[in-house]
Amino acid sequence: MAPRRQGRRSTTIYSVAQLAGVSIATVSRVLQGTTATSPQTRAKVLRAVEELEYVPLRAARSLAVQRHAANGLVVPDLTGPYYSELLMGYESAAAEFGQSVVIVVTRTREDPARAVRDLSSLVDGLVVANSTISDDAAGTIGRRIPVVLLARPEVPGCDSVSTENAESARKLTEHLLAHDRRRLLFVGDTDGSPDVRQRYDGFTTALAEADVLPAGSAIGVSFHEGSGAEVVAHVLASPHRPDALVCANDELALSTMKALQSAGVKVPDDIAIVGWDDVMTARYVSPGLTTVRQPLYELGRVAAIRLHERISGGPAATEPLILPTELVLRTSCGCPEMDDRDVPLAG
Amino acid sequence: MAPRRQGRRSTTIYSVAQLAGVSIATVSRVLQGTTATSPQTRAKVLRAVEELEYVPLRAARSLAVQRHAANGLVVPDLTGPYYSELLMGYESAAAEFGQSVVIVVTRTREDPARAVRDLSSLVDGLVVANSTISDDAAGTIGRRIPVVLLARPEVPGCDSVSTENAESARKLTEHLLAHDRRRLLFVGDTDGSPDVRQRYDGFTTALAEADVLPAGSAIGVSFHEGSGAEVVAHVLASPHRPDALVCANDELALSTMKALQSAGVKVPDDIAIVGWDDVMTARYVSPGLTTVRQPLYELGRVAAIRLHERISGGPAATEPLILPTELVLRTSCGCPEMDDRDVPLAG
DNA sequence: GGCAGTGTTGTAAGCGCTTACATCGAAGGC
DNA sequence: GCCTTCGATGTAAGCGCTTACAACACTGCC
Repeated sequence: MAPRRQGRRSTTIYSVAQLAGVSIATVSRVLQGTTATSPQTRAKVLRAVEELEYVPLRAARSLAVQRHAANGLVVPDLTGPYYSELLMGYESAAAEFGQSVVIVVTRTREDPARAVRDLSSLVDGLVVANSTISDDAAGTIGRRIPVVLLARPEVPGCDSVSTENAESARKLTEHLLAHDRRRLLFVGDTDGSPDVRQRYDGFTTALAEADVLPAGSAIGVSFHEGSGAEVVAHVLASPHRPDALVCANDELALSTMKALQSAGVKVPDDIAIVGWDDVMTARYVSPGLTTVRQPLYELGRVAAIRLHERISGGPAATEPLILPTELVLRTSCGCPEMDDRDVPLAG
Repeated sequence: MAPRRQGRRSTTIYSVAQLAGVSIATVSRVLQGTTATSPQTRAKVLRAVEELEYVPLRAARSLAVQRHAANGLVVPDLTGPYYSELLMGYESAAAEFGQSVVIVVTRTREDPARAVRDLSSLVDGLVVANSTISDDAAGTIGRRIPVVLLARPEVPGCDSVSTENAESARKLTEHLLAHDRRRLLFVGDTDGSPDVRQRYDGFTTALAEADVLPAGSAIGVSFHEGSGAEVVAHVLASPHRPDALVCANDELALSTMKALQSAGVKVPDDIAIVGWDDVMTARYVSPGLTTVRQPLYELGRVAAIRLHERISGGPAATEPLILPTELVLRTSCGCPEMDDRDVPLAG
């Protein structure tokens, strides 16, 4: 029996064993429930655990069993509902598997790749979202532990899950065409994120199929609120003013809509506007914002589940998992006022 | 030298040492930079680290140094901007201290106290928010590791940080009185959360000072969207219809406002409405929602900083730290249309 | 030339747990 | 009554790190 220095951490498995009058192995066994133990022993141990308020040190357990019961989620940001809902779904599923979740937000980091690398030795696997670290960095980590990519292009060796984009963009665009809009413009930075790129592709596909030319090249503004003014300046200066804007997300759509309205432009009469995400504000503004709802909570859950399968030794990625989205038609697209309608889209 | 079983985790400090032709102690030293090492040795080790893509196992380090370089954040929920902003602030500060953050969401747990207890052996300290676990549970954990309470009443042995509530509630109420409102009603569950309680107290204080009676007892609806209809039913059924509603948060205020408007009630002419949080929607609706902005990002940062001080051996709580809030006057209170104005409040 | 001082590296113990293996009674078969 | 079997428990090795301590080679000093 190794001698134990007293004093550092007060209660360890040794103190419990001593108080219960058994060996540490027995304590471990009743706590893990892996091996049968006699009821009397069990009772003694549990009483000691109770009395000492013992909770096993997870680092020690990790070291011994070579597993961490924790996994990581890497996101660029947490502003807006996108990632918070995702995180909630993720956390709920992880909790069901008894996994703790450690989160890293990359936008505020000076060296995201390093942060994720450090994280990787603390967890059994991790989910990395769009716009966080490079494919290379993700791939490197994917060689050591299971990695699930979220809403980003595939990398060999990593699983991936995402929501459907191109198809919903096509439907949305067709919907605007059905409202007799012919001068459509895409608003959003197509280089900034693969999501936006896919939406843009769906947009151009729909236009091409209808033999309509876009009302100009996509406006490459960034995602968030505050870009609206910029968009409006561009739109109003345009010689051939568009009659419909397809915005890469709701924040952008909403701020653009507000700026347009301030400039005296009527939405949707003069210009229709649509977005992505179905944020809370979308149903409170007037006109209500037509948008695409993504199952973010579900996406988080699915990512956690997929990751857990991999951690438990399941086979690597077969196909990327793509969740369906749904159109939410309100009035900013030109539809008449009525209760919210949801049009499910095939995934 | 202990014999090492090959094969589990491929690259450990042993493999690096072997490849570099030095002892593991030396590897550790160059990686930690704690002790001087000769430049040649240093170079050899770093080359080996590079080549093997070695990243030290944190569980092993934790065990050796008795620290985890991780801390926990316990929140009830992540819907709405409140906790996501908080989390961002928290994470950013924690990152600066080189701490990983592990998060647990209690609302979806069957046994929150247990989840937090398990967490407690994985981290150096934790921040626990309102409406998550009991004061008792928090206190128990606070005896083992540093605990910072967030937006909740003090518990002996724990630090606490929060935002100012009663004072802003008073100002907000006085503002409504200044608009000649005399039949004011508080909307929100005063038993559900200490925050709401404090707001209610500020509300009643202001009324008492002005010698005005509330237009009824507080309506105890829950926090989130969807309670609006309930509120409106109550309000319209009231014999003495209120002319101002002070809602416990913006979600509640917004859904109530929308429901009122659908019922043909004019806001703010017939009834003024105010809320708390300054969510995004508050500035997009019409009329714009008058509300109280809380420095959530900052609150998260402060919590992380306070926790870190405690972890690094700083002294325990002296006074709870209370961050100031500010009134954001828009038009739902009866103010005339104009640019957003912010009225700072003393903390 | 011997010796203290200095700077670098190795040795080995220990962090708190799990678990293969050994041990030990008691039970049961003959 | 002896030997096997089996269930419960103890023993000790090991998980991958850090770090006190020892060892060693120089350097420069008297």
